[in-house]
Amino acid sequence: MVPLEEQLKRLKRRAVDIIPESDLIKKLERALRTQKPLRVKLGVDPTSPDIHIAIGVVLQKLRDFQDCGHTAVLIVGDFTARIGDPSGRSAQRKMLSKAEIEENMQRYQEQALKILDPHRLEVRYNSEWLEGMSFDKLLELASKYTVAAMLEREDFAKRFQANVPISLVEFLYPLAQAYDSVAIQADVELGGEDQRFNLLIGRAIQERYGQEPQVCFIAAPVLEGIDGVKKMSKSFGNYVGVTDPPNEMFGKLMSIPDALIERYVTFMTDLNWEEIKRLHPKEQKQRLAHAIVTRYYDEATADAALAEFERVFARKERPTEVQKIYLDKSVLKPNGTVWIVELIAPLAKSRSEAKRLIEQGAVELDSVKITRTDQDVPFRDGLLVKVGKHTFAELHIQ
RNA sequence: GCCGGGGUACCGAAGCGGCCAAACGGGACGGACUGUAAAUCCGUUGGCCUAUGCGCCUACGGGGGUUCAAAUCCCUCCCCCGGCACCA
Repeated sequence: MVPLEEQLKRLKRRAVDIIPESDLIKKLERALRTQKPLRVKLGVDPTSPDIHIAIGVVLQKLRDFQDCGHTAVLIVGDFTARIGDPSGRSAQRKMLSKAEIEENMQRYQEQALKILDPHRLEVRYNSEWLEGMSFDKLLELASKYTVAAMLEREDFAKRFQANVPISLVEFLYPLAQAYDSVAIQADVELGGEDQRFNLLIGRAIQERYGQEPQVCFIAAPVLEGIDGVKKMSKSFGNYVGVTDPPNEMFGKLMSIPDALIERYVTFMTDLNWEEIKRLHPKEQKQRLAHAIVTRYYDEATADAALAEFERVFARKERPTEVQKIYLDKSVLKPNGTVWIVELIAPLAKSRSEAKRLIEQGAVELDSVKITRTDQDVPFRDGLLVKVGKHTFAELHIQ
């Protein structure tokens, strides 16, 4: 195990809040003394198997704990995911079957292992202890917390005041999460800023079950998505996935609003903001994008992504690799032409959409802008189509 | 359970018998400008049809009805909100 000073330095780096820090130090000291690693819990949601780079920040912190010699305990909230949430607040949590959860977690783990160390890792499903919980046990759990305390959560308080429904399940949900901490005897629980309330409940509940309360470790703020407005989330479509292909990852990061650069640089990279901030914003983003691609792939890949970006968007050249689209041979006319709309339709949501895109000047065929829909164009194998700024495709007939 | 208000497109919200694929705002998308930034400006925003046509189909919570014609009127069911009642 790593010496205390070093552990602290590493763990506190970029941490948003540690509640309370003195407990963390105490626990770390004891771990060193007894050579018993701390159990560091992180709850994961099996409804979304895709990890984005904001969650990556939290996983990174979990990795720090592992590197200090502690045990990471991933709690898969499979039980809660199967129940669903009737009041369906922000993103309606849809109910999942056992098989779906299993599959999602398979994918999740693959991605998480891009960050975590498989050796100091324990994965547990909370159905293990929640599924068989009897009603009297549930009542016991419920008796350990009060409505008043629940209403301290801002979101609940607001909704309560505004008469927006709050399902009882929403009260039970944090209790279930808290009970997870009891079940696995967590020493530390990690989470983003949005989890602060839940982590604190875990701490309180453990104490009421006669356990030493966990340290609540806020590892990341709520990071905005690439739109710079809403929090990063798959359901808002404003995320960068840790498995996004390098070029896409790079491109997405280049399109973030300037106001976001500092936060991303600070929380997602080891770059020195004081240095970076002197550069031109475009340069700043390039550094950021390069650093993040390097983290999830490697430096050579990041170099290539940078070069490709310059090539396609700065110099407006054709990308080195383009998706291939195969058209049915029935669209090809005897004279070797294809109606333009047939050509674009596979790249649009609908044929009407394809037509609109053409009329709006979003379409280029072999770098020639097309704006009329009532025309047939000569087809050649490998014809290059560009739709909007981002989408390229090479067309073939099948 | 009773009384009242409400359920319209991705979201918010108009419309309250025909001119409604549905005003307006937001979002999203496309274009111009740029640094694939922001701001701004312009345009698009159900689907289908070789396709700009007073074309066809689907759509205003579900179902049924009145009418030449319904998002708009009537019946019924479901859901949400508020008030009252109930309170083991």
